[in-house]
Amino acid sequence: MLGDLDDKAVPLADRVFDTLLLRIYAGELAPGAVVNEAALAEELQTSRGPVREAIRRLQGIRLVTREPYMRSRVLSLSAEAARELFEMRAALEGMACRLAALRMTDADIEALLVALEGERQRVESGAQAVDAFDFHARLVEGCQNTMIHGALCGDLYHLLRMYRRKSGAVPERKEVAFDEHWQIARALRARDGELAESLMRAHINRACEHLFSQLLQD
Amino acid sequence: MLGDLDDKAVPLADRVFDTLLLRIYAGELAPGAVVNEAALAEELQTSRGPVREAIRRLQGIRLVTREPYMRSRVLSLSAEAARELFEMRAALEGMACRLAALRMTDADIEALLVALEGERQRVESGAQAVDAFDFHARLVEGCQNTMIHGALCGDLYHLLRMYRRKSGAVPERKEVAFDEHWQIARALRARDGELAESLMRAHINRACEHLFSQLLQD
DNA sequence: AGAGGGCCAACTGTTGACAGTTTGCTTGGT
DNA sequence: ACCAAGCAAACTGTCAACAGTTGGCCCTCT
Repeated sequence: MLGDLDDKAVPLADRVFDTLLLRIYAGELAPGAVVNEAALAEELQTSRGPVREAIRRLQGIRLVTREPYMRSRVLSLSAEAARELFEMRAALEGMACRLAALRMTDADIEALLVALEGERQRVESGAQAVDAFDFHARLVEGCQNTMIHGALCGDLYHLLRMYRRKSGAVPERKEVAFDEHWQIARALRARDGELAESLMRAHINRACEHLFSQLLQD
Repeated sequence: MLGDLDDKAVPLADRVFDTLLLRIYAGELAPGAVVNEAALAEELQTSRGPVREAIRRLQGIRLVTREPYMRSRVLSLSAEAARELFEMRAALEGMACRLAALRMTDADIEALLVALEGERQRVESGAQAVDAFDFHARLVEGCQNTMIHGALCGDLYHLLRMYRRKSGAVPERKEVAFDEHWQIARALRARDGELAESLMRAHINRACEHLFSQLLQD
């Protein structure tokens, strides 16, 4: 636990933060569960200081709720919050897409297309997902806006991941998603920011609806 | 200092956080200035714990930069960061506008129009700005997305405010801004989310350009 | 038996001391 | 005079004990 190697110059608080993040992802700290400073400190063999700091950072990214003197709890997921999350993601990733169409270099766009083609072959050959290639991440980097990048790959990503976990794997959407990615990439190559943005929004909306159909099955 | 009333059940860390925020706004903690835990603790007559926590929260909202074991500094403002900030704001507030056009009640929209009319009369009669009425805040609430609301009225608002301070007051844009607000309100009444979004984006872009023209004058 | 109030345990907030790291200054060499 | 290595002061990270608050349990009263 807690990344056993005794790396120095890496504050304990940071390692505790990573540990708790992983536990939330893994479901060990399930949504709604109370987060107890003292208990975690003893379990991770550290004092309450670093644990407290890690919890506060989790509260900062909205993965944990807090009120003074009250027990903190892991965020419990609701359909309403999911709707809000996807709306915000559509806004930011749509804009990122629009900007990327203006700012990515020709070489970057070509590389993206090549990677997409490789992905297609992998999907068709039935090999399982290789998440090393992440279309969305590449695109968000291409927009050259570190603020939007930070929001999408930081806070929003963590939240999204909790919902993904709740709804389980979503393999059957792979081919559909691929087509949509391909359309977006073509809009990028055409330098059509307007089109790229609306395609990305539609893509995210469909992903949202798909997630909801999964959630409502329980 | 530090909100002298001895309110109980209000953690010291929270009060220190507010104090530091005010000092950053007031320019006492200028951009680029180092933030010293021990010095602040002594000055605010508390221990380093709460000060440390407050600084970490400021780091969470990107108002203070940090690296382990290195001195924290108040964010220094750059034109590049301003561009990113306005791009992100355009994305979120544009989306908020689109959603508000769909979700605000007729009564809310009417109230907004009435408030705008009052604002117009105040502007025409030469009275100084009464910020009690904030068009943008009302609109963002109208979108009924607490996540977008939180981002715009939280993190982004704090950052924006630092730039406003740097460029000083911007009185001469008041009338222009009013016209643009009026156009947006009409799009809301027509329930035209598409139009409302693009008008809001244009509005924000103009505000951004105006800010840049001020910044480049130094 | 049910409702209300007061006590106790558990937890969060705060503190001051101690340990590890960085940074700027000093000192010696070239 | 300039540069580099090393030293010391200042600062950040960590810890364990103490103080204040909340929530649940039990007891009492109706």
